[in-house]
Amino acid sequence: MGRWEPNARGRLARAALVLSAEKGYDATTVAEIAAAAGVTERTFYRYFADKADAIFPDNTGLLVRLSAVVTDAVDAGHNPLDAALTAVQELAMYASQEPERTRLNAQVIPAVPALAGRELLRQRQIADAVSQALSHSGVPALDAQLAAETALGVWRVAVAEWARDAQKGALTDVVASTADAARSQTSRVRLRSPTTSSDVAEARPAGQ
Amino acid sequence: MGRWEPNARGRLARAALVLSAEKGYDATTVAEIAAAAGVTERTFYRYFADKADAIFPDNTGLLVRLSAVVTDAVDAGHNPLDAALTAVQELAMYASQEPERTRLNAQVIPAVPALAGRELLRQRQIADAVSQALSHSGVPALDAQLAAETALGVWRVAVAEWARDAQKGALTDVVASTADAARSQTSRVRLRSPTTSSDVAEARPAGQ
DNA sequence: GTGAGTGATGTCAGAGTCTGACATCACTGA
DNA sequence: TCAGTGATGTCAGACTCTGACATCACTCAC
Repeated sequence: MGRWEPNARGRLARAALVLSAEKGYDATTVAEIAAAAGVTERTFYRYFADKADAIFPDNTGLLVRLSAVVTDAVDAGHNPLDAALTAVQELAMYASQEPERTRLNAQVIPAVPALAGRELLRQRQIADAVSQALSHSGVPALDAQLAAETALGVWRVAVAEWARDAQKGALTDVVASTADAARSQTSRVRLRSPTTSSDVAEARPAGQ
Repeated sequence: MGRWEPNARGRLARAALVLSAEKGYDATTVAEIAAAAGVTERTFYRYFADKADAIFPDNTGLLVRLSAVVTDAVDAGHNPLDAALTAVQELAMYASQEPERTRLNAQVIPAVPALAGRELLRQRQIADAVSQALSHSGVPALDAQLAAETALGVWRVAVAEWARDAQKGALTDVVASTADAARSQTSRVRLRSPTTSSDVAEARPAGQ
């Protein structure tokens, strides 16, 4: 064993989230978080750029993973929306690895504008990654953006529902059923395959 | 004339934006902004909740106006996307009333994550307002969301392009041509009217 | 006209965020 | 054994934001 307890970063992140859930993010000081983790305030800032940083999960590798999942889905013949939705399922699996943390995140973040804004920034990174992965797989840029935005909408709705109602079951299940609902609704207004109708004469093959 | 120069709020907002554009938002202190406006730091916080607040335009009335515009467009027979795009045009007209301010905003905000997050929060409010206006006009919820998100995407692209290239002309024109591009692209993948194709048998009438 | 509000601003103190500079000290490897 | 190394502590200070109280031109009864 070293000179200090290991995993100071993990203890700080956990303390930040638990204290923020208990008494509110704004009412929780960095000094308190540091004390709860058994370090000084200065050490907190060696692990996190700012207070908000301790609330958000580390995204290292996530975007790369999502891109890979989307690319695989397109290669497997899925249409853009379905491919984008596989990324959301992957996101759900990531979150499910730490359900308690995800639950606290969903409780703390929407209540604080500064954190909500940061979450939107994170979601935008995800949407951009998914959109670019689709584009690189041959999906036209606008279709790619639309699919990514739609998939992200599914994510927002699913997480909100899951966080609101503990009875809903696993996050991955809520995401799956939300995705199904989105698919069945968009299928009514979006083409799935080329037809002979003059209205859709320019439509491209779905798998392209 | 009163005891103090009138329009302290306006002077503060302008000083905040100009100084942030000159030397960077983070490097600009509230004390400097206040001094440039001829008031004290304390007075700054009587007009703005925080430093970032001075950078963003006042949205009072905007959301109401956008909702009205969207409702009118639907009543006039436009499809959901076109109706949502009228809101974006309205947004462009609002911004065009203060082109210099809009230009500085587009320069300062994306460069600072905290401001970018806040801008996304503002855009989400706009998207929600547009989406709800569409819903209240009879557009199915998911279609309404899709139209609102798409329209907002047009806004983001148009503003970025306008800010990047001063040659592009008026913001309203850039928005108009971007909207046209979006329309022509989405028309290829989205139904505009019912057909007899079995693929679209469930499609609802466009004006509903 | 005069005195009691009123409202925008100033002054002051202090908590909290974040950063730079330097000190400490268990551990590691030559 | 002794000079790094690296994670942490200590200290000072700039900056953000807030509460409490003071100031003072202006206004409105009386």
